Amino acid sequence: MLQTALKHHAAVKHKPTDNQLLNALSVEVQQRLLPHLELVPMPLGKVLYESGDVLRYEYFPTDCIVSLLYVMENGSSAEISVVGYDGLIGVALFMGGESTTSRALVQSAGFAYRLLGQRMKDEFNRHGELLHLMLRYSQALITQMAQTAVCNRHHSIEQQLCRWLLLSLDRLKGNHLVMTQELIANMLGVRREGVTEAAGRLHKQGVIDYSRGHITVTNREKLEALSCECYAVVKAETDRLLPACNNKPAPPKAPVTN
Amino acid sequence: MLQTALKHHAAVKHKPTDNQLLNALSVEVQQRLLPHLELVPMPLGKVLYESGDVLRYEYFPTDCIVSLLYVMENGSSAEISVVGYDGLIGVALFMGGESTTSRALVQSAGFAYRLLGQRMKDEFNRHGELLHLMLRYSQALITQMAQTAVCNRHHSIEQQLCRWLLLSLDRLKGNHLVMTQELIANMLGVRREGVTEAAGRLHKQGVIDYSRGHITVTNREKLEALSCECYAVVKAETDRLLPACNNKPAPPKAPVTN
DNA sequence: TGTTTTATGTGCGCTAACGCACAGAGTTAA
DNA sequence: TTAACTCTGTGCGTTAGCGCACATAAAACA
Repeated sequence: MLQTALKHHAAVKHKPTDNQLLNALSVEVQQRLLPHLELVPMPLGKVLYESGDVLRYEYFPTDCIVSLLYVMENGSSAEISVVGYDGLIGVALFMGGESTTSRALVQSAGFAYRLLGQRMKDEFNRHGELLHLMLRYSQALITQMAQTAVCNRHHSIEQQLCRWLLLSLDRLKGNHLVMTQELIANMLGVRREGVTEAAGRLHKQGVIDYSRGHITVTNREKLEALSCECYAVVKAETDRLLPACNNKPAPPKAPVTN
Repeated sequence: MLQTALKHHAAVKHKPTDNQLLNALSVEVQQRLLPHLELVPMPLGKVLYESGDVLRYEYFPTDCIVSLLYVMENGSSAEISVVGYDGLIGVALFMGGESTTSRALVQSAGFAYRLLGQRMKDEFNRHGELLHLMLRYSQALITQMAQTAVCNRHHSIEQQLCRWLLLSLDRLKGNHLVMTQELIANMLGVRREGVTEAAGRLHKQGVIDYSRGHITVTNREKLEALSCECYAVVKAETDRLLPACNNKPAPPKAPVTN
């Protein structure tokens, strides 16, 4: 009852076009969506979804703010981005990933319209296989970016170097890399000397060999152990989103190509 | 001639399906794309595009690595993500943004297949308005994430607090915010005391007033001046990608809804 | 061959941010 | 009015990373 009263009260001052995305749609599409949009309160601290949850709704804020943040294994966190009336929460739904590695938390109370994800997907599902594959890849890329942000905030140069080596090696299918410490420093956004020191420590521990622009990983297991969680998170999410790329003929459960 | 020899040599050992995304497509779609895929060398250090460039091609690496990195005004940089045979360079093209705020740099030499962007867009352009709007929004969100990563690496707590306040206020259409320093610290991934000190300094400079969970911006201009470039970058890119959201009837040049 | 260039190693002082501890000050509830 | 709780202010020792300067070593070149 309170709920209903609330909604009624809110309804008089909220309308879907308060959200910029809904407002940007043609009247035709707006009309099609309108019956499926439901105004819901967004109280401070509400968690729209946790890392790994399968999303059910798209949320279009009218006057609330929602933070996307990544929560680390030790509990500390970092905001990855912030969404208000300018956007929506739940890109993973139409991207095809169904879930993300982040948490969505209401940071400033207000209202939002929500739309059943299936409705949004119906709009998209007529479309091509290429599109859906590209969207899933984009989500994997987004995950990598988000994790980079987290890593920059919380982890040591040595940990980041480990992550970086692993990500690079995965893309070279080997254990050898042609790359100077100077360039790595540029990539990580740190001092060259910092990379030198970290590389020296890794060498002492028997994890890598290197000399003038060449790096060889001699103990990959240990490298993974010394890396922060960021590598594993990105790897797992990428594998989840794009699993069938090596054995395409029999794509597993997740409908990658559709 | 050298070029041709190179291609010939490469052609015998490279095939489009060396790229995971191309490999994941159905044979039917692969056949359709095949005539338009061109194998090109990717020498170390080659810049595929600079921040702001209009992209012309999608690149599908077979055995090279490409870094996406953001270059700051002072010239220092941070890698945002890394792409190899697992992905493609140029999501901004099919996302609809045409350009990004990052630079794409070949970090490990090799080859890639490229595809004229228009070809990819043709595949998508039959599809709906809703789709295209969502894709553009996703690109704006990606920009925000990328900038968060850069900001975490290079800027002081005070600068980040300024950025954060501005991003939040833009979504509240006001100059007042209900938020404790503790929560802000969680968002930024820093100590609460760090936020206290930064807020104190901002107050001394007459930029903000605050008390127990309330913050009011008294001098927005100065706040913007004290913020790092990250706020302006995100704002400009968001405005570019989603410009017509307020005055929809006459959408400007950039075809937001199409 | 010797000379230049480029990559790596190391030391040193400096600073921003951290972790911790605790003191006020405002707010809520008994 | 007290008491409990929450938010903010402040101090202090520690540390990771920075900026700079310079030494050494390997590769490229003339």
